[in-house]
Amino acid sequence: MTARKPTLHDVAAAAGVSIAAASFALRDKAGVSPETRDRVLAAARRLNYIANVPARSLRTARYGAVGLYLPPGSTRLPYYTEFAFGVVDAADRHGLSVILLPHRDADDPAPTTAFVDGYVVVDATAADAGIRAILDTGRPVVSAEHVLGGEGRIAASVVYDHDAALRALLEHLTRRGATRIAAVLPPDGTAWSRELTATYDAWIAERGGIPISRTISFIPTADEVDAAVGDILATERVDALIVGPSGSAAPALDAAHRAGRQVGSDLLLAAYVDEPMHGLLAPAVTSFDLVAREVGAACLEAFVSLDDAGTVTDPVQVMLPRLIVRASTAGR
Amino acid sequence: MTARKPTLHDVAAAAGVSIAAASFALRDKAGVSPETRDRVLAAARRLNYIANVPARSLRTARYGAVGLYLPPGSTRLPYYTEFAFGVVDAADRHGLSVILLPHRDADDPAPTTAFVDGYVVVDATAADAGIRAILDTGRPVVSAEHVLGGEGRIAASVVYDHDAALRALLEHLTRRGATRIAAVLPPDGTAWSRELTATYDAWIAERGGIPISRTISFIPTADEVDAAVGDILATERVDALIVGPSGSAAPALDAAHRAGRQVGSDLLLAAYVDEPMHGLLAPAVTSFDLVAREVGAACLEAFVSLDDAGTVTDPVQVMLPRLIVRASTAGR
DNA sequence: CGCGGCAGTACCGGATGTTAT
DNA sequence: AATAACATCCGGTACTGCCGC
Repeated sequence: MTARKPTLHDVAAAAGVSIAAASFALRDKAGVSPETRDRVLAAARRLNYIANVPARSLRTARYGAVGLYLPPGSTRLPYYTEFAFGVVDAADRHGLSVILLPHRDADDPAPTTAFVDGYVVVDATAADAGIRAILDTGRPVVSAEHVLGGEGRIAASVVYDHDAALRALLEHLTRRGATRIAAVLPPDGTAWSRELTATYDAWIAERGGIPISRTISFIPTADEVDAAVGDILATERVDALIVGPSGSAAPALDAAHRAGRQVGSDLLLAAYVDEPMHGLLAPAVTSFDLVAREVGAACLEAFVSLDDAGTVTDPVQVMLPRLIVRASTAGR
Repeated sequence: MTARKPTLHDVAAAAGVSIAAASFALRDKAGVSPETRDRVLAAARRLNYIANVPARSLRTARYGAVGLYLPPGSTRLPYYTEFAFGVVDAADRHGLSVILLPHRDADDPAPTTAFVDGYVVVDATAADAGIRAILDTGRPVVSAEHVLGGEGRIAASVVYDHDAALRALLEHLTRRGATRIAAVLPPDGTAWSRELTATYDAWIAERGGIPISRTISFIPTADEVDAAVGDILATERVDALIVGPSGSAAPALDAAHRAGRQVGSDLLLAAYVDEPMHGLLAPAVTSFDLVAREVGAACLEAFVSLDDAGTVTDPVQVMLPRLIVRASTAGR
C-alpha cells in the first residue's frame, strides 16, 4: 500500500490520453473534446488526484497563498482572531492558503516574506518595518482600514464608516434621553482615532454643544480609564459617555458606579468596540459589532478580484459597524 | 530593471562553478572545498539569491510549512492568538511558514490540507472532523494539551500541569485565610476540565473537606455564572471561590457584590484562565497566566526536533501556569 | 589505484508552445 | 480548423562518473 500520490501522469495514463490533454482537461481550458475531458475528470476522481501545488508554482510563478500580517503588540484583541478566520475561510473557498506572517524586528536580515501571491494587512501603518517590507515586495496588498503612510501603494481596502457609525450611536443616545454626551477617545496615530475624534467634535459642534472628552491609551490600564471617567463625572454634568479604546468598558462601568451613577438610567454608557465580555457585565454594555469576520472575508474577496495588473475597479469598500444595544443605554 | 529573481544558475555562473557545486555549497554539504564554498556564498549574497521554495519542494517533498489548526468556535479567546504567534515566531526562526488552516464542515469534499510537513493543533478532540482529517494524513502532529481520542497518533505534545497549578492556587487561597473553597467548573469534554475537577475534588478530600462546586458552560453566559455563583453563596458558607471557564470572572465578581460580599477580603476570588481584562476589574482578579506564547513556541520546537520517522525522545513536555496574584485574593 | 572535488545530467510534477494528425 | 502527442521549461536536488593527484 502507501501507493505514491497519483500524478498527472497517472491520470493521463488511466484516461488513455497525453499529459498535456489531461492538464488541459483538469483546468477545463479549451482544446479538449468534451468526451476526453470527462474521461480525464473521471480518472482523476477515481485516483483521488490532487494537483501538486509546488510543481504548478514552479511553472506559473503563482503560489496559491496570501500572507496575512496582523498588527504587532495588539494581537491579544479578539478582533484580530475573528478577522484572521474571515480571511482564512474566504481563502479556503477560493483554494488559497493563508500564511500567518511573523513580526520581524526593524533590522530585517531575511526578506520577511516567502512565496505568496500577495498580502492582507489590517490596522497597519508604514511606521511598522514589517509593513514597509511588505509594500516593498511590489506584490498586491489589500488592507482593512487605511494604511497610514501607505497611500497609493495599496491595491484595495476595506474600511469602516466610523463617521456614520459614531453619528448613529450619538443619535441613539440622544433618543434615549442623553443631552450631554462625553467621550473617552484613543490617542492619535490610527485612522480610526482620527475619524472618531473628528466626528465627535463635529457632531457636538453641529448642535452648538461643547465637546467633553479625554484621551487615553490605545490599550489602556484600568487606572487610566478610572482617572479619565472619574474626572469627567466629577467636573462635568454629563448624562452619557462613550468609551473608545478596547477594554475600557469594565473599568468605566466601575468608575461610574463609584461616582454614584446608575448606568443605564441616569448615565448611559456605550463602548465603541464590542467584546465578548460586554454581554457579561452588569449592566451589559452597548457597543459596535465590527463584524471582523466579514471584513476579513471582504479583504480576501477583494484580493481575488484583483486582475493581473493588481488593480481593481472599486478599490475601497466601506463596511458599517452594527450597533448592539444593551442595558447600559436603556434610558430611564 | 525588474531583473528576474536570481536562480541557482546565476549564482553558479557568477561563482564560476557548476550548479551542483553551488547547490551543495549553499546547503553546506560535504563535497566542496572551503574556497569554492565561500565563493558561492559570496556570489549568492551579492546577487541577493533566495532559494525557490516550491522548486526545492518538488524534489524533496518537504514544504517548509506547518499547518496550524485552532479550535473552531472558541477562537475569540485571546489565548489562541497569542498561541498562534508563539508558533509563528518560532517557525520563523527555523525558516518555516505557518499556514492557518480553515475549519471545514464535517462533509469533507476537499482533502482539508495542503502541502505542509506537519501540523500543530491545540485543545483538539478527535470529535472534530478537521482534527480527524489531520490525523489521517499520517503526517506528524504536535498538540498543545492532549488530544482526546487521538492517543498514540500524536508525535509530541506540550501540556499543562493543571494539577500542580490548581493545587498551588488552593494553597495560595489557604495561606490568605480561606477555609472553605468552592469551585465553578467547566463541563466534561476536555482534558483540562477533567484534570481541574479531579484535582479540586482530590485536594478537598485530602483535607477531609466537602467539595462545593457547580458546572457551567465552556463559554458561559453572564446568567449562567450569576446563577452558579449566586447559588453557591446563598446556600453554602464559603470564603473563597475559583471560577474555571474563560470569561466568568466579571460576572462572578458582580454576583458576589450583589450577594453583599467584599471580594478580596471576606470572599477571595480567583479565575483559572487569565485574561487581559482581569487587571481592569475592581478588584483586579487573580488568575493563571497560561503563557500561551511560550506554549506555542514549544510546540513548534517539538515539531522541528522530530526525526524523519516522526518520533522524538521526549514526546510530552509539561508547562506550569504562572499564578498572577491580584487584589481579589488579598485576604483580610 | 583510491579518493576528494566538481561537472554533467536525470529527475521531481505540472504548464505551455510547437508540431503532427 | 479542431485535437492530441511531443518537447521544453520552471528551479532545485541528488546520483553518476570523470578528472587529476
